Amino acid sequence: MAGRRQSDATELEAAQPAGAGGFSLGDFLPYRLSVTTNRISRAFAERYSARFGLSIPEWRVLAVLGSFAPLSSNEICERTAMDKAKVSRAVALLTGKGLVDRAAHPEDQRLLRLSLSPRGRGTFEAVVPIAEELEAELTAELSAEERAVLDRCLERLGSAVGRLARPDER
Amino acid sequence: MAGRRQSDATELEAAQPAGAGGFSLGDFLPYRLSVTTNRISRAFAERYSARFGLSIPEWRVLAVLGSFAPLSSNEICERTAMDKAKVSRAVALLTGKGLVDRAAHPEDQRLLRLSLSPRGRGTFEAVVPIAEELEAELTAELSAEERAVLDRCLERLGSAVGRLARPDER
DNA sequence: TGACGTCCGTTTCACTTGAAACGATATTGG
DNA sequence: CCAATATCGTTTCAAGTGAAACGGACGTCA
Repeated sequence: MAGRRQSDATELEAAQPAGAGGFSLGDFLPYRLSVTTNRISRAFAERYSARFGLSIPEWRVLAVLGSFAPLSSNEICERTAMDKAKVSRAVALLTGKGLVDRAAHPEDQRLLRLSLSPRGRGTFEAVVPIAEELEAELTAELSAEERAVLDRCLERLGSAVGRLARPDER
Repeated sequence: MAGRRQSDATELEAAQPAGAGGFSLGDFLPYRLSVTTNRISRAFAERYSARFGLSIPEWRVLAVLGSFAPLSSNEICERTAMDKAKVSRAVALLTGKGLVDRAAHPEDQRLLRLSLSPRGRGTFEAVVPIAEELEAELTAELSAEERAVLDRCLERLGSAVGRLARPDER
């Protein structure tokens, strides 16, 4: 697919006149990232959502609690990059299913003290290998060096976009 | 922010017990892609949405029509990786704003023949430099080789996830 | 102490989303 | 030719989303 622009001007494809130069949505990095990422998220969700009854936000909360419990809702927001409303709803669902325990912080009644229940830990430990297998399949055709470059690129893209949002950052 | 895991085990951070091994959501590729991509999409939308009154789906339709008009709704679906309902709504908004012309296909009345109006082309050509500037800023700290590796990785990730969805692909 | 401002998590509200139902057109097969 | 099926784009519907309003808990400062 793809195909460089203006190379094969078939019947239906009217080549762009000018002005817009050679812009091609298919080569535009934000677009490529978005399409690939959404397809990956859907593919991963297919593997665990039906089997474990988890949405993507629920899995993310489960994942951070699996590694860093106990956490408050706010700490989950920071670690998952989800907004607080989303976290609140995911936590409510998970506690309703008995996968997450919630208690009040002993020293600050505003804070929740969230952690995995035994069943929640069991679910977490069941999903982790699925996640790792998916990642392995996705990156099977990437060399170790390519994978390292990819990680570095993502990190730099992340810091670059952070700078765009807050131009007066240090 | 960020901060490597387990390096600064401050008061609150209880290290994970075991079982789940060293799984860390922050290192999980689908998660990293998702967070970075969403931040980039939002940053880009900030630059054109207020100024031109375009949502992300509208911009995408405009972009493919800018390069490949005339297209049917279905062809826009394929080129933008959006589902047909989303495309339908974006097209309706764009025609309502006078940025897109719609006509019936002369040989198949089911198909639309969508193209940019003169105003639509003007908007497209005004947004393209913004898109290119954003991409340049994002990739400013990436070497040409890193950018090439990134593109290759995205392509391979895309084909890998396609294989996951349809394991009997060729 | 008490009034004010802040922080935390929940809830409300308007909007967006994708799946499915739908009407309209085109194609296929009897 | 007509019936059955498929395709295209729209609309409906239930679920999910972020922004903002909200109430409760905490900190501050007079």
